Amino acid sequence: MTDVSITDIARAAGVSPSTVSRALAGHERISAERRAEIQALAHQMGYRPCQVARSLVTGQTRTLGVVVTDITDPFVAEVLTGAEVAARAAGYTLLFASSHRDPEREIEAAALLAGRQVDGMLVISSRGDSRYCDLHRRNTPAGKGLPVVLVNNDQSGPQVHSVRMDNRAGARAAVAYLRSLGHARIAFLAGPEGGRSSEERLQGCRDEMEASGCPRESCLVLPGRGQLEDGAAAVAVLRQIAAVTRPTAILCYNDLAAMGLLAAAHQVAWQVPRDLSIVGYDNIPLSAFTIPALTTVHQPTQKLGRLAVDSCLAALVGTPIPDAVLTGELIIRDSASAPRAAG
Amino acid sequence: MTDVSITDIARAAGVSPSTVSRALAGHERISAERRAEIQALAHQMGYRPCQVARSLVTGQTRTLGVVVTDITDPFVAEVLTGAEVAARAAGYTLLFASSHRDPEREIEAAALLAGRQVDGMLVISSRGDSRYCDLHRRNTPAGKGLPVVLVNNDQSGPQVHSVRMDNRAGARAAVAYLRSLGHARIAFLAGPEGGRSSEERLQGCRDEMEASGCPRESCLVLPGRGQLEDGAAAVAVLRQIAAVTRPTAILCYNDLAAMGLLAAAHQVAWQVPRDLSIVGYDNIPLSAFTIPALTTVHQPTQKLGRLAVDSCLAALVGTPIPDAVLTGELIIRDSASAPRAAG
DNA sequence: TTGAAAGCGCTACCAT
DNA sequence: ATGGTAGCGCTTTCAA
Repeated sequence: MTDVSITDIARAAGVSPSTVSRALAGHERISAERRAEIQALAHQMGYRPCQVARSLVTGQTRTLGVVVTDITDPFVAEVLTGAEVAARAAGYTLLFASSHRDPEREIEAAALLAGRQVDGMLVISSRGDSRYCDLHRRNTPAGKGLPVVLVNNDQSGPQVHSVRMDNRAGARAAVAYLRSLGHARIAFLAGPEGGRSSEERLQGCRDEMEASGCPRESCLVLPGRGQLEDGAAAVAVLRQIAAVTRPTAILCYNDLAAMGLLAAAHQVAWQVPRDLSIVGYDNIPLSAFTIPALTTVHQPTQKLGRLAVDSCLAALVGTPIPDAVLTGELIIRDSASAPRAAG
Repeated sequence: MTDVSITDIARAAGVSPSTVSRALAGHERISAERRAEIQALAHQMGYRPCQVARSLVTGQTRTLGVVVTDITDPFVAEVLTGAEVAARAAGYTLLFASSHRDPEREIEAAALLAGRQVDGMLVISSRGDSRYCDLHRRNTPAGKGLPVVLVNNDQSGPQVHSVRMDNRAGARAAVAYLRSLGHARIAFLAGPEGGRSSEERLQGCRDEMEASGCPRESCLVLPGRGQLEDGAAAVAVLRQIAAVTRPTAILCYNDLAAMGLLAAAHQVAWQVPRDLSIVGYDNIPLSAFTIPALTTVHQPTQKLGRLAVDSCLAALVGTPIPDAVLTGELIIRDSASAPRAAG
């Protein structure tokens, strides 16, 4: 498999393969000179260890599986970026698979990666159900089961860890801001159904509505999937509502939906924020460049990815760390203002 | 490594491991009943082949390495999506690494993946130099060298294939359109230095300027890196130019830069397209949702990814296919119009 | 049609 | 400090 193997080096150096292995690993006690000599020789011969053979004997591939819903989603891409950096720093490589937003294919992808003997698995923005529990029972070096860490979907369980945001608090902060601006009728443009984060953000909306003296259910919920296209449908619904009862502000599931909404509002000549205040979620890089710039809830996405890897690696060595819950932060830009006519 | 091995099944079935291997592979001549019996047993015992062991003996991992400049770039994400689908369909999995836009780290990442015994390698939007030629010499099952395919950077060479766009034609089409609108002073907001595609697009600009009767060098080149932030710098430069000589239209290296430019123009109260016409490149999903919607050169991104995988796989089996060159298509939306005052 | 045996490249244990 | 040897799980000759 490799052009030059440990045996070749052994022959060339006149020592045994075991010695070469040790010299290269620096592992065992071996004379400094021998080690240097062998290492030099290996380098000179262009030796590259065969990870496959190594994995076979050590029982670990130093590979983490990562299944994403859709890498085209900026949020996902950012999380993956963070994960890649952390994994690489720890000597792990990422095996990548996408579910293309289909829960069935998500499970399928996870199973595929598990079959590839990954040492652990990350699922970014999981939509999947508890079937992950099957995965964790798979073999691992120490027979501990495959560690699985879910980002933004806490189906916690044995060997299934999670790293997530405090969605409820994030949404509350956004709504509190909108309330402080004077908005009384606030809508929530929802994310994918069954998604935990959308559910939690809606709860946060309602919590804050209630806390600020509005009926808990006064928050109009518009269906969506967290995509650019959601905006047009939302505006269509909104237009059917008489202006006096129409929401004056919308909290969107994510920045992508908010951007879609921005475009859709523009199409029907609604000025943002004058005619409609919009708040996004995620704070993707693009959100600072929309017109108007998006007020949004920042999520420490790269950190999320990093933490997911850390959590996975910790579980791997048998010292699992508690599930992390990060908090967001409202970034105030220009897409939300006081409603045109108070009320 | 796996909880149930081929030997376990053999024992349970009272046959030899070789028989089990054959039954499972369907490979050799084996009695239909035995095969069914063994397959059922394997399934029932929850057998999962150990890919690592298999790879060690077959000499192939059925894994493709993919190194990207930055997965956060929508163009890259789309190409990767296409590649993932194609790879998966062919029974390959993707090992992922990012260069984070650093040429040094790109080579490093490629070497890392090569060390992981990938069967082939894709580089999306390579910035790297000809050192890829070192990679191709690495071992492979048939000793043919590691097939490398570069997307959007044709450092062609032995075993280094490429799949790319006809950048020159794409840029020409954009400039021809701008010229037809009446623009005489057209600028090009460049992409990353050393990037082949930026270079080619600039050539296309100049070709078309010349072909349409303007001096070849009349195309003002603004520096950029293909990122959102490029816009602000470009506007700063533009503002220093007297209005009468200032370019009335800009072709951007990509949609991201165009979006940044849109925002920067808005900041200084330039109306697009009235005061400045902007044309993007890539036709990322977002480009249809900007305000105004971006006129841009469409690139069949997912197809690019698919082709890259096909090309890699073809090289793998020893029947390399010719490097693909796809053509783009101008998508006319609302960010470009006739210049305000003809001139 | 099936089994025995070798070996992929490496690590790790047991000698020395 | 170094060498011999076994074996990771699988595929693949070669025999029977």
